[in-house]
Amino acid sequence: MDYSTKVTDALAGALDGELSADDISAKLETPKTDAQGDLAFPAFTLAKQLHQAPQQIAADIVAKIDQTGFEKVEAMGPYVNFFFDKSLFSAETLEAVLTEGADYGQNDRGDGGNVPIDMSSPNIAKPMSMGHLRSTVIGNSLANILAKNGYHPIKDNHLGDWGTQFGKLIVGYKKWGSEEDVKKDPINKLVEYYVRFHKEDVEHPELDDEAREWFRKLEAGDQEAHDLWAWFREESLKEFEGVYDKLGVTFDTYNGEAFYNDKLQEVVDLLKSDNLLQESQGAQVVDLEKYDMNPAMILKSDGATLYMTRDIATALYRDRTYHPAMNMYVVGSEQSYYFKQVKAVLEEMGIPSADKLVHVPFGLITVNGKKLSTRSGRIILLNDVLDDSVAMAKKQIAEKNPDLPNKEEVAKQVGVGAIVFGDLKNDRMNNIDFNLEDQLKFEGETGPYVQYAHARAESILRKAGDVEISANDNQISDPEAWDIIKELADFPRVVELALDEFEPSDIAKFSLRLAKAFNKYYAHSKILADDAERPARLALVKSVSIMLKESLRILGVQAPDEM
RNA sequence: GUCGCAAUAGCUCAGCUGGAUAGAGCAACGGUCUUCUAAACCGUAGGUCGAGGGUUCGAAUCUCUCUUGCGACACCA
Repeated sequence: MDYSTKVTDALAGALDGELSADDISAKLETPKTDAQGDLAFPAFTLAKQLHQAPQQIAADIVAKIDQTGFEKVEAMGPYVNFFFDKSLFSAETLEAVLTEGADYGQNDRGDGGNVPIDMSSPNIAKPMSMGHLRSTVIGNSLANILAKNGYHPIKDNHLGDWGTQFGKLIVGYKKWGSEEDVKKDPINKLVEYYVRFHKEDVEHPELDDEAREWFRKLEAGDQEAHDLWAWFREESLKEFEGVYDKLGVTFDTYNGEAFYNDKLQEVVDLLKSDNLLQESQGAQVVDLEKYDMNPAMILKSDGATLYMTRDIATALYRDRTYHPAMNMYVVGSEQSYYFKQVKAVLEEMGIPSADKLVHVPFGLITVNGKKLSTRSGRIILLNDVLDDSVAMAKKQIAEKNPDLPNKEEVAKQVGVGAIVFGDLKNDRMNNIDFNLEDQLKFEGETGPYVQYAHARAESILRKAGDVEISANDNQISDPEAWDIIKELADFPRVVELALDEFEPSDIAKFSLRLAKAFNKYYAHSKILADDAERPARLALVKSVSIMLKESLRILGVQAPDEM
């Protein structure tokens, strides 16, 4: 039986109708220290109602309450503190984890509903930077969180594979580039052209006209322009795949911006037939005054489409294809206002899933407090950071565990894990001022810390050999074990919390709490000691290992058995 | 200028729908490996929770004002 309902029932009985069960359970809180029990009821709220001092009320409740099933219930000042029956509670918890395994914490809230997730979305011909890391790993983890809550996530890489930058790129390539150069080092060369374009265009504004002309040709289906575009796209994708491989992230669809080229006219037509389009300074806009927002521009004064047009086409496509339970966008917080506009336009159009649009924003990555920008060359290449981190992991292995088999593989798991975990452990809205040293920390509250706890647990299980692990015998006397049990029991709640807040960091924090509790236990208890409690301790270690691995999996981080 | 997000220990951050002495991790200092991996554990030190008002039995948490920082504010994405 769930302990919070047990506590609520006991209180409801003792309070004799002074508070409803819902009111009681809403007021229950988790005390800060073990000395204050496992769940507590503050008597303050009843003081006015009963015209008594809260201390007195707490004492009266304790006198009346039915204590069966609890270790004890006692009044401490104005609080009623409940101490759970530890052996019963741990038996139930371990039983659940061991029988359900990695499925422990799984729920059915989403009822199988589709959730397309717009994520990662790098721009063709530009390298992936730390900014893309955020959208990629947050989106990936949210997909896992959604699945854990019974939804069906659809990870969509909304590639930036269309737009005026291709005009610039083609101009740059034709002026300063060559086929051999691009083949040798695709993205770097393409970026070079792009950066040079922006440098030279300051003194030669006619370059802009050329670029506009090339993009116009591309949109008109010009063969040469199209071939170059397709080639740049292909070369870029090859490099992106390398990064996704390292991160272990896969996608269900790669419907980039170009995918919607033939779906834009319908959007314009729909808006027109709904009488939503207005002319404003030569451009076509949707008035959003009733939403208290600026108008949303759909067509430029030269008739060209915009990002907005494309995003509406995307939402429409997702609406028809998936009938989404949510339509999620993992995009930086600087686009919050923009997505409010998109949502408002969709609502005006009466698109069924308009109110399902969820923008999941995240904070900005800066360097020395400044925004990253490909043009200015102020950029941190994701690939480089991952490689540095793996190299660092390799070094650590050489120092700490030189006999480790498959060092290369483990170094990848640990190095990449450190970066991914580092991105996910804090509130996604926090801005991050990038610092390579901070990223390459493997001690304290880091991915490797959690991985290490898992590896230690696995190591013990290996040494224990082929023993039957079950939760039958649960008499663990180690005080540190209790903290572990409580964390394990808390996991299903954390899974739901992470969904409600769209916060992978809830899972990361859980994994840290569990790893910390386990490391403490490990340091103070002789787990493999040959005594009567050994099977119970092994059941605990097995449960910890399962849950550390599972919480890391939700984050998109690997959990090596040895490191 | 308007709107949004933020401000907690030297640094990076936790603090759940307001509740019992404000917590971690780094960094500093001091302990712990003949015993399950020391990427670990234990301890010491470190804070008028940006400022001021309000609501409340009770505010880091809710509300208002101000200060500071970042971001957004139609022909980029």
